[in-house]
Amino acid sequence: MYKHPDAPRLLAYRRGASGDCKNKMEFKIEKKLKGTLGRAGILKTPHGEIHTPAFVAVGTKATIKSLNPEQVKATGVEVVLGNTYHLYLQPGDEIVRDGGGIGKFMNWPGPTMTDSGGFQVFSLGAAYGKDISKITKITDPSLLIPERFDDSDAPRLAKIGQDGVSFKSHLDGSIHYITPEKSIQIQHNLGADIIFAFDECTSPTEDLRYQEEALERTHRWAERSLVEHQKLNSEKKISLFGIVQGGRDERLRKESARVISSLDFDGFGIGGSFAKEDMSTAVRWVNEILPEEKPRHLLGIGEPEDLFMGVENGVDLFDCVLPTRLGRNGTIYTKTGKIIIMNTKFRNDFSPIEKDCECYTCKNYSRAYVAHLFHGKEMLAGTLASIHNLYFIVNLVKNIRQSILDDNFFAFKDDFLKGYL
RNA sequence: GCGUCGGUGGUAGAGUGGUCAAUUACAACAGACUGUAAAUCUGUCGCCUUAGGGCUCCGAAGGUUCGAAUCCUUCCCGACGCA
Repeated sequence: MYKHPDAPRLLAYRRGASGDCKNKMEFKIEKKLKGTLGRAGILKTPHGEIHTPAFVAVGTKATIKSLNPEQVKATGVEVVLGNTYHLYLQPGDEIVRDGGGIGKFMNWPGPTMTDSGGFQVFSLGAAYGKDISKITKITDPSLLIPERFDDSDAPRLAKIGQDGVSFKSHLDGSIHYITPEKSIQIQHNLGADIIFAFDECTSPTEDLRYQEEALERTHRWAERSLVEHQKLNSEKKISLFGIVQGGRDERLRKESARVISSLDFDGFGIGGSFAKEDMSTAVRWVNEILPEEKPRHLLGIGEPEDLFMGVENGVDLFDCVLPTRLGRNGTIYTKTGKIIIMNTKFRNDFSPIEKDCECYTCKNYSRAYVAHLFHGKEMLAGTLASIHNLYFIVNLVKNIRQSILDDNFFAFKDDFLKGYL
């Protein structure tokens, strides 16, 4: 059984034990989805309400790529997520702070979040240069053998050190050491409404022993993140979410959920790189343990089928780069599945991307036109596709939310997924 | 009419006796993408194929050579120069 090395001290941070820990953020559950962990609610932040379940638009560098805030707003997005690592490197968190914080700086008046840089420990570290990402298709059984293949010499831009991570900037090669404290300091400078603890997102190819070691580290970092946050958060405007890890192992996942929920976080992130088939079980294990009254964010997930799965298993917030990345790369969501708009058949297809879609792109342009923009490498191509994709996903989550309120979730889910695949 | 240079796969453009079905780029075609090293990346790209190979090919036709996109001859076409 995993025993947290600092277990006695953690009591001090238990909810209630630390005195009047009044946060500006408030979470209210409006309705539960019977027989499941799912719920619909409202998350109040200093910059407005988020109706959950909600999809968070990813704006890593304080911009939703190719869209201005008015366009983002028009897709129905309520909250935007920036990134600690990227904004620290460029333009620098102090610039963002001096610019009035991430929201003001980027002219986004609504709620904001920042990720801690924990994902970059993974994407620039163990996953660097490999065919591993947030969702990994494990087809090669050798990747599943319970031995950590020693690739410590493999090139990577992030290396885990004693009490933090050294990053080699992908921009100029300079070395930066990020500790949990540093991540929180940066995030306080960035000034989002909701920030995340610094964690280590592990690769599913790591063996159990390593997962255990990494999990201990993530838990230590969680506590240090929380301590630093409480030190800096005198105005109590900023909410901190702790992150549950634990890979694909049930015991570790549950342990992590217990340890992280014992700390006085305002909400929780569920992190990790998954094999797709492991995701729903991992989410359920965790959300059965996390306190019901606090919001849960499934980090980096966002395909339609994943959203249904997440909601059903108690997730309140999702973020994902897919709508904008796929959009920029020419893949567009429709109710009958994704289409690659550059395919020959769309060159003379003058119908909208989706007939009954209310997004700006569908109301004004044809598939042929969008295809033309992509073939011509026009900037507007990525913009129009991103608008539609964001609208599609945000709207899907809104409809899922409404279906909970209407006691119609399962019918809606079956209906949608039947047409989608 | 004479002279010079040149004609290579959808396009541009390498290659100047064998390792060339022919570098490369673009176009085309298909695919991938899940807390953004991403307006990125991968594969295919003469024809046929039981994927081992087989066939045709570098303006055209002949020729030299064991072997030609590469050398020679003639012709056709283009650009420029001189008439």
